[in-house]
Amino acid sequence: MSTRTELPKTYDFKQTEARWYEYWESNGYFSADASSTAPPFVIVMPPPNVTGSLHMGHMLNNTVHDVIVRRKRMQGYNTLWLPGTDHAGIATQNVVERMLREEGLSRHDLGREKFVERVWEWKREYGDLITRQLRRIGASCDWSRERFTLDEGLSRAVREVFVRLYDEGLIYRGERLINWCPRCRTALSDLEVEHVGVEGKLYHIRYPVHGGDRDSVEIATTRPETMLGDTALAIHPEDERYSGLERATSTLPLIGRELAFIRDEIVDREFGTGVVKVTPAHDPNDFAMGERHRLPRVSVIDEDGRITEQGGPYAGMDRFEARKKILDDLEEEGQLVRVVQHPHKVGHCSRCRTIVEPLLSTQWFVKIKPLADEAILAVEQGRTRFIPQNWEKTYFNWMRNIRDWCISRQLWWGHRIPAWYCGACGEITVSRTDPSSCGHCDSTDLRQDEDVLDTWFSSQLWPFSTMGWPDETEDLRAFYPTQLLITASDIIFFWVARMMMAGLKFTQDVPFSEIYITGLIRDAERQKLSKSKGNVGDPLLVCDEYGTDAVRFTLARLGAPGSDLVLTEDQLESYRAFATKIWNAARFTLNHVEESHALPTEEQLRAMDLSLADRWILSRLHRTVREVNEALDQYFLHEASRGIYRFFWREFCDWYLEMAKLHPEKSRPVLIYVFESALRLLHPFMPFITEELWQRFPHEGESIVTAAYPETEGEFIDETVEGQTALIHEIIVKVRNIRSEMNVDFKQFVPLRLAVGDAAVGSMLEQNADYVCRLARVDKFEVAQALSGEKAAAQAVALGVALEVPLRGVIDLDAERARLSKEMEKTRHEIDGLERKLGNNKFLERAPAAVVEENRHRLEEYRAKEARLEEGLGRLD
RNA sequence: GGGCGGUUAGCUCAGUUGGAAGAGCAUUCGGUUUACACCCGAAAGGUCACAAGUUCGAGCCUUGUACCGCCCACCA
Repeated sequence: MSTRTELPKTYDFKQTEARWYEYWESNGYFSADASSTAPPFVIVMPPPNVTGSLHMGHMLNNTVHDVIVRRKRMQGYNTLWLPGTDHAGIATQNVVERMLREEGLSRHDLGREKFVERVWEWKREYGDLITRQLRRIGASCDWSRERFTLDEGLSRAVREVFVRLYDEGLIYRGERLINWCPRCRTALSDLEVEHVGVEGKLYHIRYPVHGGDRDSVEIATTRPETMLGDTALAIHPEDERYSGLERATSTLPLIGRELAFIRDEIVDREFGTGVVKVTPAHDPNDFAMGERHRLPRVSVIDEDGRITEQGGPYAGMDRFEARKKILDDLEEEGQLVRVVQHPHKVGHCSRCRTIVEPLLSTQWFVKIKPLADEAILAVEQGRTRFIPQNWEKTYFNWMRNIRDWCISRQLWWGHRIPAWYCGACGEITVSRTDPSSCGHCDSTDLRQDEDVLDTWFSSQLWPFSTMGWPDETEDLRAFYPTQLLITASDIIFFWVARMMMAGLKFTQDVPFSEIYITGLIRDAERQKLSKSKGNVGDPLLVCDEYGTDAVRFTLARLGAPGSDLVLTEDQLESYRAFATKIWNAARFTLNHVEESHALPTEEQLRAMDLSLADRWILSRLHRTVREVNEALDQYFLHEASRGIYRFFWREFCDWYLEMAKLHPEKSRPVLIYVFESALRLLHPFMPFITEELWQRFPHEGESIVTAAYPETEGEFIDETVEGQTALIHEIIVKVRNIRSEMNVDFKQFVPLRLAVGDAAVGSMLEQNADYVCRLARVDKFEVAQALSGEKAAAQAVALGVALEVPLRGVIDLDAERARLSKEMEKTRHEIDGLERKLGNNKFLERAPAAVVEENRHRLEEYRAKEARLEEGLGRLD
């Protein structure tokens, strides 16, 4: 009979974590089988940017994924977690351009083709950093199905979608006022503009008036440089202050352009002077007014953020330089009336933080309303459900006020727009494959659109493009639609909403039935993590310090749905300690297990003559299994992990192992069974240590990854056993309490006499006296009928048991008296409250009988306690 | 300007059908007791932001107030 290999004294998580992932992956445990008959459980990973390295937000998100996915896999679902990365147009292009700049080159020096090849090289070299990091944290994805948004298949899906939407008139090309980043030199969607509060100034400028009741009007603007493009002045239709300007005109200072006065509802009479300069080519409001009043649009700022030829003397200047100069010139001409502080919000490029310029530009757009309507309906009908539910309000609010989506980007890295312009007839040909001739006039003089698509245009197709759509592949049939999407709230609009629209449009189905929105990680100062704040940190360094399992457990423990979470070292330390605790408990347990010992079945356990402690821990285990499963069914990872922690440490280690030490050999089957079950229960949260230990326990199967997740019908749950054990624990705690309060030396054994009213309880206690003797260091255990008169501290214990521990050692009588008096005060306060409650007829009439009964019972207990305290106090005199 | 969330023990946070206020860390006291000092045992610590309301009963439901955070929005 060989003994099992002894565990090292301390848990070396680095060694353990390095070992198992490759074993799992190479054995194909994470691969889904499209031909399986088991019910599918499918999640697609939100594809991280190829430029990215793992940050704590990813780690949270992927931990939540992995806990849910691993459990489903263990429950026997045909589980697919599909991973991949996003080409991240602007971000990636920026990275490679920065590298080129260090070589003294720009992308234009290389030319489009060579530049794109350079980006691919970069991607091949560095792009899989994040996928390696995901393996490090244990993410159990199916790498055989890994995808990249620029893969051949996904690119085909992008073209298919573009062509279909174009053919239906849902994609169009037109000149609109768009958000332009002068640094990235590309158009941006509304979502890619971040409005940041700035301490700006409001400049009041005098414009001369001709043919009215006054010589001039005063306008207020935060952007004086745009005045170069003014084509009108606007006043609210009912603003009587300016009724004398009906036929008047104005002259634009510095430039001399004649401006008409227009009347428009959009003008706020309360703001500034009530007169607004109108610059249709550089302001969204003014653009709208320009449309209504057929005003000319004069573009005075170009794609580099410089003043155009239209800007007269300021042509060629940078927009902010021009602002200064214009203010100087106005000042000189005496037209700058005053300047006031004006905090307001300014749009910045979310990629590079440059101030965005609204420009008139010809771009491609998606006519989004018809798609949004379907997506709204689907959530209203509950076909897709948000968790927590209140996120649907955010979704609805955005969807219901949605505006057309500018999808063209002036970049080189991305899906090139499949549109060709004919040199002969000027018409546009949009095509799935590169056309050889114009679709309108057969000319071969074709030039493809230079622009690429917004990155999100391809990621919106992710749930089905990754599975081979538009082909009807085996994977698509087996795994689409998916069950669950897990992501943070910051990409609900960018990604989630658009996947809903695309899924409904192209697959006639919602892409996922549930959307779980995780909280955001914040630092100790409660700030959101962001690169610009420099507080992101590398989670892998944290994993190196505390162990991946501990970090995962911490994230699961803190991440209640809907609440943001703050990671602290304290938390990480405590869950690292949890891993160590498990390791040590295993060391103890395995000391009693030999190679030949088998994992007992539940039938075998039921047939055994088990001790109270054994039956108790089986009951607690099964109760925990039930709680954990109920919690995980609702994605309450915080409750599930708390339950496991409580069970393993507070119940299994603190109580059961100590009780089992009385007869470890006899308890062995239960020890093995409970430990092995607990490992499986914990595995989704702490995959590495659980595999390491599970392999050393008697077990069935190759890996804990594919072992069954614990389930229970509750057959081992035993209220009586739990009640009896609770009483024994309570007695032990009370004796320890008395020993501690009275400074009884730890090594010293004490006699204990219990006064028990109920004979059955008395005999139960006598049968289980060993537990009390061992754990409370009692040498003489006696169950008596009444309290003796000798001088002793009497303590109240629930269930009508009183106990006496004769005093030994030195007692501080005053301290003891103070303690008992305080206890007495609290007790009397409780009694008062309960008496008042039970004296209230309305309470007796309207509260459920069980509640009334419970309160009566409690009152009796408190009265008994009061009597004992009184007696105890009396003895101290 | 709208919307959402938060305010519970010194700190970070749980608390789902309204029915005796919880955890981890920190604190105090005592301990090496045949797995563990990343440990064991015992204890202390709360007008659940404030106000009003509904209810026999409110941390939980309603309304309002204050402060904090996030998101959206065309007040120049």
